[in-house]
Formats: sequence, C-alpha cells, structure tokens
Amino acid sequence: MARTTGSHSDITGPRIQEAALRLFAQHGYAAVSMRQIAREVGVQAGALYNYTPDKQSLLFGLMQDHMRALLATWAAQPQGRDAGAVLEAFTRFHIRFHLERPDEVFIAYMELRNLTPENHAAISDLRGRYEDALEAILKRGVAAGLFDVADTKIATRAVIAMLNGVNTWYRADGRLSQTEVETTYWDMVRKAVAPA
Amino acid sequence: MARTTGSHSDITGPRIQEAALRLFAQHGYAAVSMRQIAREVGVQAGALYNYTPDKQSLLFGLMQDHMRALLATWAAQPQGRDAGAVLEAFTRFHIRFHLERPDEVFIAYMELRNLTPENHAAISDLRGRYEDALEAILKRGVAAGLFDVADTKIATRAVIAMLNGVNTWYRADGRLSQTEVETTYWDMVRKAVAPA
DNA sequence: GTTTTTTCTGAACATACGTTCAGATAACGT
DNA sequence: ACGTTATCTGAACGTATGTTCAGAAAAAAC
Repeated sequence: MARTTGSHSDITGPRIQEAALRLFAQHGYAAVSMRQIAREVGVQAGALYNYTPDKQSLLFGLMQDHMRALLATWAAQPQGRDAGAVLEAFTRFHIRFHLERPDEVFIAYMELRNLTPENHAAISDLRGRYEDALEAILKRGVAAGLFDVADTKIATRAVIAMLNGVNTWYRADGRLSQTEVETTYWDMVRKAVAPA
Repeated sequence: MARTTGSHSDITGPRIQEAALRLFAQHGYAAVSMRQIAREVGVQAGALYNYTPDKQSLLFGLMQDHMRALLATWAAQPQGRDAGAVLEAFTRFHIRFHLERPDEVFIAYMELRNLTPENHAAISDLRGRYEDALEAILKRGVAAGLFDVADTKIATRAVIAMLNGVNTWYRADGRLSQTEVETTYWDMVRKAVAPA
C-alpha cells in the first residue's frame, strides 16, 4: 500500500501537531517516540517527515507557536486607562489564556531543556518579551505612585510564577468558576504590589 | 576484571544518587540512561543494580528523600508567636531550603509524570502535607484577623508557586543576596495576605 | 484518459535502551 | 593463610529509537 484514500496534507499536518502536543504534554518529549505520534495520527512513522524535518523541530514549532500566540493575543487586548486597570487586565488575560491551553503551557515550561541551544535562545527571547510587557506595567504603576514594589524585575517574575500556578490545580469541574479564580488571584496581585 | 581496588558500597551508593540527581535535573529522567549514570560514577551499568532495583526506584528515592527532608526540616524550625511571624519564617525557610537544593527541587517538580501511579501517589501525599502546613498558618492568621484571603487553599498554592519561582532565576553571583531576595518576597507575601 | 505531483507504506539502517547474570577479583573475617 | 562475602565486569537479551528511501497508489492537472 501507499497513499491512502482521503489523505491530505491539510488534514495530516495539523493532526500531527495535535498528537505531538498531547503526547509531549502527557509523557514528556524524550519519552514520546515518532512511532507513537504516527500511530495516533493513523499513519506510519516515515510519513511524519513530510511535515517536519525532525523531532526537535516538531517540539520547537509547538513552543514557538504558543509563545507567539501569547504575545499577539495580549497585544490585541484592549488597554485600560491607568496602570491598575492594565494590571488587572493582564492578570485576568494571563489566567484565561493559560487555562485555555494547558498542554501548550505545560510544554513551554517543561521542555525548555530539550531544545537545541539556538531554539532555546529563541523561546527564551519570546518569554523575555512577555515578561517585559508585565514589567512595563509595574514600572508605570510605580512611577505613578499606584504600586510599591522593591524590585520590578523580581515582582514581574513573582506575579507570573504565581499566576502560572493556576494551571497545576484548576479543573473546569472544580468548586470555583474561572472568573472566581481570576478575581481571587487579582485580589492577591493587587495587594502584593500595592503601597503599604 | 571484576571488583576494582578501592570499591566500596558506602562510596558507590551515594555517588550513584548524586550522579542520577545531577543528570536527571539536567537532561530529564527519560533522556538519561543507566549507562550515562554508570559512566559518571566510573562503573559499568550492571553495577548500578547492586544499589537500586531499577531506574524508576532511583528517581523515586531521590524525590522521596527530598520531600521528607523538606517536611522534617520545616518541622524542626523554631516556631514564631503569631501567624505573621510564622508566615515570615515559612517564606524565608522555603526560599532558603529550595535555593540550597536546586537539582532536587527541579526533579521533584518536573518528573512527577515519570513516576508509577503508586510512587506518584506517595510523592503527592508528601507534597500535600507541606501545603497543609502552609494552609494551617494562613487559617490561623485569618482566624486571628491578621490575614484576609478569599480562599486559603488557593492562597496556599499561590504563595508556594510564587516562592518556587525563585529557583528559576536566582544565581548566587547575581545582583541580589539571598537575604535580600527573601525580604523582597516576604514583602509581597505579607501584603498579598494582609487585610485590605 | 494520460501524465504529473502529492502523500504514504514498509522495510531497512545503525545505534541505544533497561536489565540480567555467570564469573572474576578485591576486601574482610577468622 | 585461607575461606567467605561483597562488589564489579563484560557480554548478552530482546526491544526500541530517529531517520532515510525506493516504490506504490491516490489525487490533481491537463
């Protein structure tokens, strides 16, 4: 046999990405074989190489797509008036965006060490830009006397780490709605950066 | 050849654990082979099986030792008077303890999915106990009117996630001392749980 | 209806994996 | 000095890995 009925690049391509995403998130990049991904798609392992030059590119593509989508979506978000409003928007946006993409988030944070140095640098750069976006908000707020933090760089990382934590425990069928979670976290973020 | 000069269980055993710890942290459990660990120790792969029944037990042992040490060390910590003092002690203890063991911490958070279900449950239980220790502090503070958080469970996870973030960026030769970092984080934690 | 292009199979490549075990040697107990 | 035990080697087991590629068949182009 060779080409099967109903085979199409537009279908197989995305399906490979979806399968790789799910399997990488579940078992880890190193523990997933190309044959497992292929089986999930319903294809032989060799066919994957019509869509990716190698396994590493598959991982890098997923992470890059995720980080770019994160930056682009935040950039397209309506901006508030003062720094306080923008920080609230950022907090709620971050939680919402990340809860919608648990697998992408998991991979983006766990599989950095499996990237080649060049790819690692590229993803780190994108992550740096996202952190810069938050730090700019904090700096604005500090300058306006709305916020008081000892170190904007540390505060940036602390806030992001805190918000990222949501993904490790939130379940859609849990006792709290997503909006309630957003509000609870915004409450803590707001107080953490507020003047004493 | 067989047994080499100067070979000893008391020496090889710990060296295997150290090598596994470092390699697992650097490359990930799935990406590290028993032969790599053996090479690091200066021994053949077969010799590892005098010290561990299999690779999985090696990982589990490292994680279990770490979590037990974490719980025991916190339990042995001098307890403060009011909930505020205890929370500060917890914050500083957590940062200090985790910065002293970056590899253990990394593994304990990244390799959970590579544990068998039984081992996973055991580690999750230990982690749950640590979270409970913090939540008890928060509850005490809320009851005493010292703290104000919407949800102690969420606040617990938020604080731990925030503090864990330190390990991802702190470098001993950076611009901030460990004590300065502790104080900066304690400042944010204190405000985050403070009454409005 | 014929040719060209796209998509896939199936086998193969060299290499690596976790684990086992008989046998060899060093250290220890007496 | 000798026997026993602890420790390690080196080879082997079956299985899996990422990747390549000639060839086959379906789809698209004409």
